[in-house]
Amino acid sequence: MAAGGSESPVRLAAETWESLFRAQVAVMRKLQSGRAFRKLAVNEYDVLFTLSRCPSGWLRLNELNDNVLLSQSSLSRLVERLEKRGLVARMPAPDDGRGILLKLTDEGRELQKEIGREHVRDISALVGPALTAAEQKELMRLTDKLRSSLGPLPK
Amino acid sequence: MAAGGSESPVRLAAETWESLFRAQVAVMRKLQSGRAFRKLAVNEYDVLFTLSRCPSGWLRLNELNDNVLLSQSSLSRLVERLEKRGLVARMPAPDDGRGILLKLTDEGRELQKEIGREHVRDISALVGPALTAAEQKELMRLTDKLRSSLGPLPK
DNA sequence: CGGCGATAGATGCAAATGCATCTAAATTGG
DNA sequence: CCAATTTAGATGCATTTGCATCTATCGCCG
Repeated sequence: MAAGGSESPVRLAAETWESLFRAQVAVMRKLQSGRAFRKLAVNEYDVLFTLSRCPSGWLRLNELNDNVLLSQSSLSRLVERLEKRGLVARMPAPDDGRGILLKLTDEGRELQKEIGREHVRDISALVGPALTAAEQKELMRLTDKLRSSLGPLPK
Repeated sequence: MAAGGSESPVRLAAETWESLFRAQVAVMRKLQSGRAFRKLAVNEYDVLFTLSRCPSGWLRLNELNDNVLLSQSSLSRLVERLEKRGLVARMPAPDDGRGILLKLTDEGRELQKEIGREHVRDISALVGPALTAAEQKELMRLTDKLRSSLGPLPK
């Protein structure tokens, strides 16, 4: 019940989130304006990136949706656009008649790598000078921990 | 050139950002689906929130734009909507004929508080169990440091 | 098996967003 | 002091997004 200096847990959590959120906004601002994203929007690149990390090469649409801050319908149409541009290919899921599997085309993989290289350079130029290697590792640890503690995503 | 275990600074920065970004997406997903944002979109609330923190009560539109991940034109229209709903009031900047000053109306302040209370509860329920108080403080320190190291925002 | 709620995705439609551009006011440079 | 450039914000228009809904398939339970 001490007055000075002590902060309520609720307030601490809120301020922590606020800080995380603003940092994300500020970094994203810079990244978006970089030349890496002249050919593709960030969300579109993110889909290609996620697909490029997928071990099997194929990924379900709904799993993809967990990574992206987009509604299901928006992702559906985003993927439609990517397919129209020849960057991804779709295939009905063999074991589930409702599902759709996605993978990169060769062209999609090429573009992902091209943008990715530049993107990584931009990130490094922003984050590298801001935090020491130890701080970056700690930040990664904390954000990983936060994310993994959240449980399954809503809906 | 050692192979095992050592990671390049570039890669570390990229993975750190990736982790921060995904955590933000995951938390934001949960928050968006909460009942706090039935009356107002997150970006709209964010504007009310920022205005509520503003010491003078008045804030320039372009300053507001730095906080939000929105283009200038989108923010312009977002504010237009908020004004139409009676949540904010506009006034030409006295010292700069181009500028617009914004402040909350009483109704806007009321709504911000109402949503804010719920929002803070949601945040606390997500972040509180995930990280210790010390970890939250460290996360806040690191994200603050990151943001403040970025320099002025583009455009 | 057969019906029934749940889940995956697609689609119509209204709303929000971004890009390019425009206007007006401030700043700069001669 | 005036012309040229820059900056703040608004607006036309095409694209993107989300909500609600629809269809089809899956999984469950009688």
